[in-house]
Amino acid sequence: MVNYLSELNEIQKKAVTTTEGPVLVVAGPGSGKTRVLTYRIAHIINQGAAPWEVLTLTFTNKAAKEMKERISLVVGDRANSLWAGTFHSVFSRILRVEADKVGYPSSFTIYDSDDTKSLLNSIIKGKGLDPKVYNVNTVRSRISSAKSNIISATAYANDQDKLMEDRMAKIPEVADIYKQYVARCKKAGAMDFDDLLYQLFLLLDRNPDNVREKYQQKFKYVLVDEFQDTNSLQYAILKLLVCYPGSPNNVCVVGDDAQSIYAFRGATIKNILDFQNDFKNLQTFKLEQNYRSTEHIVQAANEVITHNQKQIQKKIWSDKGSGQKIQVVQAMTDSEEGRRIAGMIVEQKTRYHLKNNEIAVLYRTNAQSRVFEEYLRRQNILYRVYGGLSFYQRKEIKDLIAYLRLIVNPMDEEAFKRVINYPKRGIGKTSTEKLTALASQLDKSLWETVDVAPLPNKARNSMLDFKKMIKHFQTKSTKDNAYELASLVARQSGIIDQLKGDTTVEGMGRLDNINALLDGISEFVETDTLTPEGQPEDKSLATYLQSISLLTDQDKEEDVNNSVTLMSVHSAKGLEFKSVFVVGLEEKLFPSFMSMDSQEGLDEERRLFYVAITRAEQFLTLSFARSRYRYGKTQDNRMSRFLMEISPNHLESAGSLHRTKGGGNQGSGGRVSSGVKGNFARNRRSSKPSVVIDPKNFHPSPSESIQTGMKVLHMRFGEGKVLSVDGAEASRIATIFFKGIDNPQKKIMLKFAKLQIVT
DNA sequence: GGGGGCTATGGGGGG
DNA sequence: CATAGCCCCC
Repeated sequence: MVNYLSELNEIQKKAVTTTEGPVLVVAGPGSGKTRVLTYRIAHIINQGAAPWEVLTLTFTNKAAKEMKERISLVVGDRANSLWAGTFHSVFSRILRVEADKVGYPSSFTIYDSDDTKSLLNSIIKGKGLDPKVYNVNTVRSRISSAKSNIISATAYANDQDKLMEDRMAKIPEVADIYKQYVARCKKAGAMDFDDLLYQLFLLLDRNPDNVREKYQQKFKYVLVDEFQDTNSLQYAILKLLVCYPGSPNNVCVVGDDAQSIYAFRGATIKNILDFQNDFKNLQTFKLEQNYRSTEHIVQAANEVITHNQKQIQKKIWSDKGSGQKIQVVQAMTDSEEGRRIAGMIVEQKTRYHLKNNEIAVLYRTNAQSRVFEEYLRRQNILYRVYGGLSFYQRKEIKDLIAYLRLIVNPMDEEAFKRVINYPKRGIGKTSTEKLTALASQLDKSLWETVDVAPLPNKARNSMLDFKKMIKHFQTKSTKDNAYELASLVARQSGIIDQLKGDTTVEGMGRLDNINALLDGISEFVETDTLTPEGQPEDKSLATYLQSISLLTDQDKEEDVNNSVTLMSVHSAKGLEFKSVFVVGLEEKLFPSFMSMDSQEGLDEERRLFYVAITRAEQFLTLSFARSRYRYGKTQDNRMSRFLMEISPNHLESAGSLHRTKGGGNQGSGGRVSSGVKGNFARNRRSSKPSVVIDPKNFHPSPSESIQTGMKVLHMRFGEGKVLSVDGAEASRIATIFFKGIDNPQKKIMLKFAKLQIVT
C-alpha cells in the first residue's frame, strides 16, 4: 500500500487526517488540492468507512474518474464503489430512483440549453410577445438564476424585486413565462440542467417518505471540490444532506475564492463565507505552497490578484526557483499572433524538448481557436480543440438522439418537434404550429394531441404513421438492447438513407458520426459497470441518454495523439501544462466587453486571468494583437490592463516589439505602464535574432545528415557551428554555436529544426 | 409543404 | 462572420 501520508506537507497532512467534523480547505492553484482530496478519501476508507458512504462532488466527470483511479492506488478496487461525480450527474442518478416523489417519470428527459431555448421561444410566441423584446437568452438566464437561488415560479411572481427588475427591463411577462415553462417541462417529463439540482432540492426539502433521512444516512462523508464555483442552490442541497440533529457534520469543502469564475451561472463566493458561519467548530486549512509553477509565474499571479479587493487573504509561494520570465508577445494582427505563437511552439519544442501535450494555448472565447488551428496545421503540429460544438451537439447526432428520447419518453416535446418532420414526411410548419396550439389549449402533450387534432388528411396520416413507428420502436425496446434498437432506429427512421444521399464530404462525415454514436452505444451496452452499492448498472436506453446529456467536453478520452491543447480559460480550470500561451490579451476581449461595465465583472475577469496564468509550470507566454478581425470587421485594440498589473521584472518580450499605445486604464500609474514599455524597448535589442535569412534562399538539409563540426544555417539564428550531437535517431539533439546573437549556444532538437548545411 | 436565397441580428464562459 | 428567420416561388 502507498504510504500516502509521507507524500504530504504538514498542512496537507492535517487536511487529510481531520476526517471528522466540518473542514474548509482553501487551496491556492497548484497546491496539491487533488492530492489532498484523494488521500483524504482514501484515509476515510482506511479508517473503516464503506466507500459507498462517501460522496464526492466534483466539477467534471473526468475529475471524478481520475480521482477514483488515484484512490484505487491506495485502497484498491474499493474505490469503484465511491459515489463521485458532478453535482448534475450524481443528482440525476438519485432523481431517477426517486423521480415519482417529485412527480416525474424515472425515465425523465434532460433538456439541454437548445431544448430550453426552443421551448421558451414557443411559449413567448404562444403569448403573442415580440421575441426581440423577450430575448430568449435573457429570459432563460432570468429563469435559470431564479432556480439557482431557489425562487420557484410562484415565488417569482410574488417577488417584488424580481418583478421590478423585469418591469425596468421592459419584460414584465417573465414571471408568467417562467410559470408556463415549468408546467411545460413537467408535462414533457423533462428537467433542464437547473432542475437536476432544483428538483433534488425539492425532494430533500419536502421530504416525502422520509427520503431525506435515507440520503443523510447513506452519505456519512461528503466532499465538495471547486466549492467556489457552487451556487446557492447547490449549497442548500449540501446543507440538507449534511445538517440534521445529531449529524457528525463530516463535510469537507475545497476551494479557492481567487479562482471563482462561474458567477455568470450563479456561483457565489458567499458560499465560502456562509460555510464559515453555518458550521461551528469548523477547521480551516490553507494550502499556499505552489508545487506547480516557478517563481516568476507565481509572483505575477499574486500581483494580479491583489488588484481585487475582496478576497480571503492568501499568498501562494513556490520553491521551484525563479525559472523563466514570462514572455510577452505583441502582434499587429490576430493572424500574426497565431503565426508567432505557432512559431514559438515549434521553437519551445526544439529548445526544451517539450511534447505537444505539455503545451496549451488558452483563450477567452472559443472563436479565437481558428487562427491557431490554421498555423499549427501549417507547422505540422498535432492539436486538439476543446469546447465549442461537442460531438453530442451536432445536428445529425441530436436528430438520432431525439428519436431515442421520444422512445423513452414520448411526452418529450422538444424531441417530438425536432423529428416529427425529419427526415421529411410531409408535415410542414403550419401543421406543427396547429398541433402545438391545440396541445397547449387542451393542456396535453403533442404526442397525445396527434390523435385528436383536426388537420389535413395528408399531415394527419403522416403524423399517425410517425406515431406508429415510434410505438413500434417502443415495443422493440422491451427485448432489444439499446444498441440494437438505436441501429434499427437509424435505419428505419430514414436518417441513414437521408445521409447516404448526401455525397459531400460533410455529408459523409455526418454518416460517420452516426456510426460513431452507434459504436458508443454499443460500448455502453457491453461494458459491465456496477453501482456504488455493487448492483449491476442498468443498461437501458434511458440510462444511456441521461449519461450523455451530462457529458462535458472535458470528459473526452484521454489524449492519445500527443496534441497541443487549445481551449478556453474556463475549460482549463484544474489543468496544468509545462508551457502555457494565454492569447488575445486585449481590452474588450480579455477582459470581455460584456463584463467591463461593473467592478464585479472586472474582478471575475481578473480571477479568470489568474486561473489562466497559474496553469503554467515553467513557460508562460502572454500575447495580444493590435488589431483583430471580429464579427466581420477589423477592430483596433489596446492591450489588456491585466498585462500591466504584472511588474516588469517578471516579463520579457519575445520577438520584435513596437511601442505600445498603452493599456486601457489611464489611472494605472506611470510605474507599471512605463515599466512595460521600457521592458519592450530593452528586449528589442536582446532577443530579436539579428540574422534573418530570406526564405527563398533557404533549403533545409535532412536532419539525419547533420553531424558534429558542420557549419549550418538557421532561418532565424543565422550561421552556426555544430559543437556536438547527442541522442539517437528521432531524439538527436545538436548543440550549435550561433555567432552574432545573444546566448549563442543553442541546443536544438534535430527532428524539428530546419538547418541548411553550409560546409 | 418544401427549398433557396436574402436580410437582419447577435456577438461569452458551460452543466 | 455565422446563423436564424423571412419571403418568394415552385
